[in-house]
Amino acid sequence: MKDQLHALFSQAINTLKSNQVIPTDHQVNLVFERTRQKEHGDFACNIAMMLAKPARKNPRELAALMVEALPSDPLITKVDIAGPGFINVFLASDAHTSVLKAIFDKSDQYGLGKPNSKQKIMVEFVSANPTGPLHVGHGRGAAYGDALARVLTAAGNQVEREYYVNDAGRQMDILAVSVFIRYLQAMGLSVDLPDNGYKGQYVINMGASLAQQHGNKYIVSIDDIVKARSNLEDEAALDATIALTKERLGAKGYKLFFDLALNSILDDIKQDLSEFGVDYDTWYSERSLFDSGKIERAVEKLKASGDVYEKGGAWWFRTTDYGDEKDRVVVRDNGQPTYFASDIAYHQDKLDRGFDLAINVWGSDHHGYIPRVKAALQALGLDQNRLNVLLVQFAVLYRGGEKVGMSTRSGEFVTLRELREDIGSDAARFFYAQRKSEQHMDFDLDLAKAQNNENPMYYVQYAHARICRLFENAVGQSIDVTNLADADFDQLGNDQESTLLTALQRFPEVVEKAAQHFEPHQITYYLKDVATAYHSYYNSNKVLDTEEPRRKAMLALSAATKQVIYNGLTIIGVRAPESM
RNA sequence: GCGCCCGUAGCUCAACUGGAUAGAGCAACGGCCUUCUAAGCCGUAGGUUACAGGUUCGAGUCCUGUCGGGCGCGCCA
Repeated sequence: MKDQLHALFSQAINTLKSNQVIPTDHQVNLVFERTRQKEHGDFACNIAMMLAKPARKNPRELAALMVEALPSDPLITKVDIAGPGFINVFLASDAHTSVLKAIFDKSDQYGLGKPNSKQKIMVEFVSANPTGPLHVGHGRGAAYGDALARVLTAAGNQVEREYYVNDAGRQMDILAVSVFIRYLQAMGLSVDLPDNGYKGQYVINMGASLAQQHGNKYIVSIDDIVKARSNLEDEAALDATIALTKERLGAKGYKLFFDLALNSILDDIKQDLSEFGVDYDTWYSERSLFDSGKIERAVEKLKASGDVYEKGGAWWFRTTDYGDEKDRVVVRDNGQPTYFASDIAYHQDKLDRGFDLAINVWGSDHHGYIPRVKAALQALGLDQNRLNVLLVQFAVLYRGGEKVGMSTRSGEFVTLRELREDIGSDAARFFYAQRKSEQHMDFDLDLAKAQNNENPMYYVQYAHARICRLFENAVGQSIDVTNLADADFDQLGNDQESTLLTALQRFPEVVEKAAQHFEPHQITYYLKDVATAYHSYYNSNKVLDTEEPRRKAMLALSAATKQVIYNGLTIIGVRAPESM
């Protein structure tokens, strides 16, 4: 539709250029917008205002010349000049009803771009440390990341989802030691869990199951640390405890605790996300970057190019050369690579895998990290624009009007699983998907749990279910509901019908725009618009009581609406129920 | 102190990415169920878009400053 308008207006502009009204070398960027009000027609074009200056004419005068030069076309019934110089285009009714044919032709492909016709994109999201169950904060990243992946796919991109598993860091060691201490406790020993260990119930459970499985096989003393701890700083005590545990248990014994902790939590996370409707193509292990030597090679390469230098026994990356605030350590003075070193190798590997674009969905607390990762890509000779980091702001949780603390180590948090069990995956996904990523979000748990009316998802789903019931009733009354695509669409045209038709017509544009700006929330708002248009229509038009042939056209419009709601909800990852 | 994000109706959020009279839901008020699902519809009320300047035909949107909130500023991950 916009393409056709574009072609017609381009002709007009060329005419004006050849008449010397507009400078011939001037670049013209034609934009058509849907109007907000019916009196302004279907589309508005602001081109006359844009060209007013180069053409040295006032906008309304220029608009008049433009309209004059516009070739006539059956698509357009009327063209108005309004306001400061908008050109308002009124479309023929065929132009409205033609959308129905498109919907029947393409059904579940309507609104979607040609598959794999655009970029190859990776979306990496959630990637929470496997040190505990996912909480509702991760839920936002999961819902946003997955909806984004779906929107990008819908727009015609080839998309892969990835979860980066931080299975190599200190946090994992802290977890393993926490499990070990819970194991000792389960065996009846009196050992205290350090204050900064992992305190969740799931750690106790793991310790207990290990005790049951292996008995006293792994009981070793770490009392010396416990006794000495009062002399150490908290974090230092923890590191000492880790070191001693490794030493006393031996590599094999330690690995048992480590792997059990890692695998059981990772399995839990996978299942949790899968039940949330989020399925990944790859689970990328940080440890594999060590094992494959990719980290070492990346660091060597940076040393060779002079981007990494030695100072105070550690190796520093000259990120300041690429706009970062200060240089960053990649290899510590004890020879251990930092998390940043893994991340350099990881992002290099990502781009080496041939993605046109890698999108990272990160929590906003990681924003300071972006410059150094981009610096690394540049230093490695990669185009930093191939990496796009999208920040998701924290959801601040409220319960009973009070803020709820969120700390994985302390074990005080609301899990994603609890939320899903309270309100269901669909409602949770829709609720999260409504917000754009950088918008701060207050999450009232009482409201979320009590949420019936409050969640607009029900409103959208209800429209879908209503249409399903309408068709059941039609069949029950032996009304012919076949070959709706052949209905006489000229039978449609009252206010509610044209509002609805316009809404249905917008769908492809909305999908495209949502993908372009990484804004899946646009789909949810669009769906609410469609649902509103349909509910309103439904209330004042009794479909089944209407005489043929109009009734068939009304059924066609209803079926088309149902299809669009289904397609839209699928993009958000929410089911479209047949009944409610 | 420096950096990033945010500030829109009583509350939670939109606003086609610079367009025309800033819109929804919830909460409030008034109507609509013997007729296809009332988880719905129709209507009323609610705004100096934090504040002050600037850019231009045109600003909630861009720039500068101020105020307020969130988050960062480790040889943690």
